[in-house]
Amino acid sequence: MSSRPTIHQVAKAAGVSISSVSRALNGNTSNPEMVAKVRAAVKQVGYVPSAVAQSLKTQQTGQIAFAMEDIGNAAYLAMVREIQPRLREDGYRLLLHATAADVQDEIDVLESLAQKYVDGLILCPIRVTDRHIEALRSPAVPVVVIGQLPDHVGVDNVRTDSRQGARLAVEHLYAGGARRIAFVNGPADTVPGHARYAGYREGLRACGLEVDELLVEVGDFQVAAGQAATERILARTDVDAVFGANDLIALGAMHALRSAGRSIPGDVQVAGMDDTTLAETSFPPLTSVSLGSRERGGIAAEMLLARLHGGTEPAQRVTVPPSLTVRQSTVEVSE
Amino acid sequence: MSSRPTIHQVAKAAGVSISSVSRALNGNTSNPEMVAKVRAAVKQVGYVPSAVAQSLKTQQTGQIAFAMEDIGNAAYLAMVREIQPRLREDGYRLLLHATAADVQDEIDVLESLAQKYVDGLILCPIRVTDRHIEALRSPAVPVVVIGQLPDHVGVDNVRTDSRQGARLAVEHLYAGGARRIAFVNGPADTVPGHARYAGYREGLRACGLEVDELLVEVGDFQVAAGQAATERILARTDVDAVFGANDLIALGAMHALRSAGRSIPGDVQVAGMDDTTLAETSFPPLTSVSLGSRERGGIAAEMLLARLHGGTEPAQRVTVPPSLTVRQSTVEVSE
DNA sequence: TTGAAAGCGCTACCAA
DNA sequence: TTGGTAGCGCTTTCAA
Repeated sequence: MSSRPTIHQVAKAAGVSISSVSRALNGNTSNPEMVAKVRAAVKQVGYVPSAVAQSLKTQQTGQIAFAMEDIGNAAYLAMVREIQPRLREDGYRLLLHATAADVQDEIDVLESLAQKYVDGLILCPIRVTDRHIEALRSPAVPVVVIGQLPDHVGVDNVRTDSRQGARLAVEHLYAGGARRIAFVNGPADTVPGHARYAGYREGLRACGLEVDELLVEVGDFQVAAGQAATERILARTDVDAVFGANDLIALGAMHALRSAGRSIPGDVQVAGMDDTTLAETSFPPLTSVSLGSRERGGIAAEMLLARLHGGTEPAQRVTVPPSLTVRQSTVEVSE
Repeated sequence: MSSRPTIHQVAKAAGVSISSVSRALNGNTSNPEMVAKVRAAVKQVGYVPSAVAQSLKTQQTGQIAFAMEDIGNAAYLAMVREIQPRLREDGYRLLLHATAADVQDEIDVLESLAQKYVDGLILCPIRVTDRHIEALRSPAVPVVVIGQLPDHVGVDNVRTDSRQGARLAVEHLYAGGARRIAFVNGPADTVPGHARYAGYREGLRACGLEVDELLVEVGDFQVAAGQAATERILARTDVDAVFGANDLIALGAMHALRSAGRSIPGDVQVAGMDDTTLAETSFPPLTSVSLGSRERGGIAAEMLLARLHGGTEPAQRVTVPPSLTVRQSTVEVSE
């Protein structure tokens, strides 16, 4: 692992100064002979510029960080797949931080920004605490937050409205003929759990239905919990639709219903949320509320890039509306 | 975005030299008063060391790159989820490269290593060409390759044996009573497609069965293709088991079988490959051959870390054997 | 133990 | 147009 050639060896090989080498390589010269000479020398000695030295001088790293809870989560995965190519187009490398839903980790990421190892950050906080807000007050580099942020925080922010999304799902199930619409939620003390439950109730109300607590169960956001919760509901009351707070839960509900001999959507309609690939590949394919993860990722990337390109307008706030992807697990009623 | 304080402001605030600040911060001093003074000054001016400047001086970036085709692929996802926390333990940040299965991109990644923006690389090549081998001859930083590598290439390498894995699946289906075992493959001209088909035939032979081309179909590695291919097979011949070349294909096969009114595993057993979360969450849960993606990721991380910690032994080569995860989509026979 | 100073490899200013 | 040179912010050697 011998040390790589530096700009000095190139200069010596070309018989010119290091300034000329730098200029030739960065296109800041108009002498084609010089360029040719330098290029030849570069090839000869096998020179590749040091990214670190360039960064120290230019104060730019060409790197952007994306911090989220867990890349295994389908929503974040969708974002990364959108963000990475977009950043790459502009010559940025992507750095991944998995915070494992640890608030301290998120704060650490925010504070480590002062080390200047990246030019910007896209952050998906699991929760927004006072410490987040404090750390976001004057970040060392531009930051874009994906998720809900209090209005007074002056940081670019792209969000969605899962409450509204849950309402969409309920209204769709109602339109398909359902009257006893069960809801299987994740933990109620999480931001998404809270919002989705609120949307569920709001949807019922909008359809003129009462909230019946017999129809509501809570687990975590996984398949097994969705299945178990649905079984509990089936054991105590009648149901003609199940709305799962995410696709995993809805998938579990389908398993429970199938085991109980109910046909989908004939006997019971099922809808989920997040519109992951799981929804496409399940049997039957699952109707799901899309929260626009891909789109939010793309928008966040654009916002950050705009800042890095010198954008100086006040903090932006974009909301991606939820939308319903209807598949065979529910009944579609044409108008 | 005012410029951050440097070590000089700390030195001035503490009334000492920058060398003393550096020493105090890096634990290279034995004067507790000095440490206290410096710490106070650091806090006072809000100093955070520049990662870039440190890198230039120490010739280490604290970053490691992971390059694969597409993070959306469940196998690579599993690897990242294993690699990232492990690297983090040792203080390394993870950089993600998605090459979109473009050979030129992979070569670019390899060559860009000379820019020294990372301390090491874990590479999952989609195919190994002469250009790869050339680029791997003397990489600027340590590299670990996940995948098949010719023996003469002196690079740390962790691999699996999907041929052997396919054979495992076939033998398991046979043991469960299957005699007409269909195989739905992905493209035969890919490395995995080729190996899995070879393993399928080998498994049949080991069980004393003939290869019947009526039982073999090809599509791509997706659910829809698996479903369509299975329908084609069902239309022309009898089947009592379907082995899908990956979990997506197997899932598609289950859809086709269910639509045709066949019970799983009563009428037809189904097995897949890769043992992704899809296999756990399908209905019924899918028996699948694990190619040890998580484990391979973990081993690759350990290998790289060993190099970075100064390991200088000759190139290692580790093979993770495939294993079968039996779930409800097949019949288990106890001995 | 402390401080001065020499770089790490590059870019960009300033003179020539 | 070219070359010398001053840093970018840090670590580490060398004297004091």
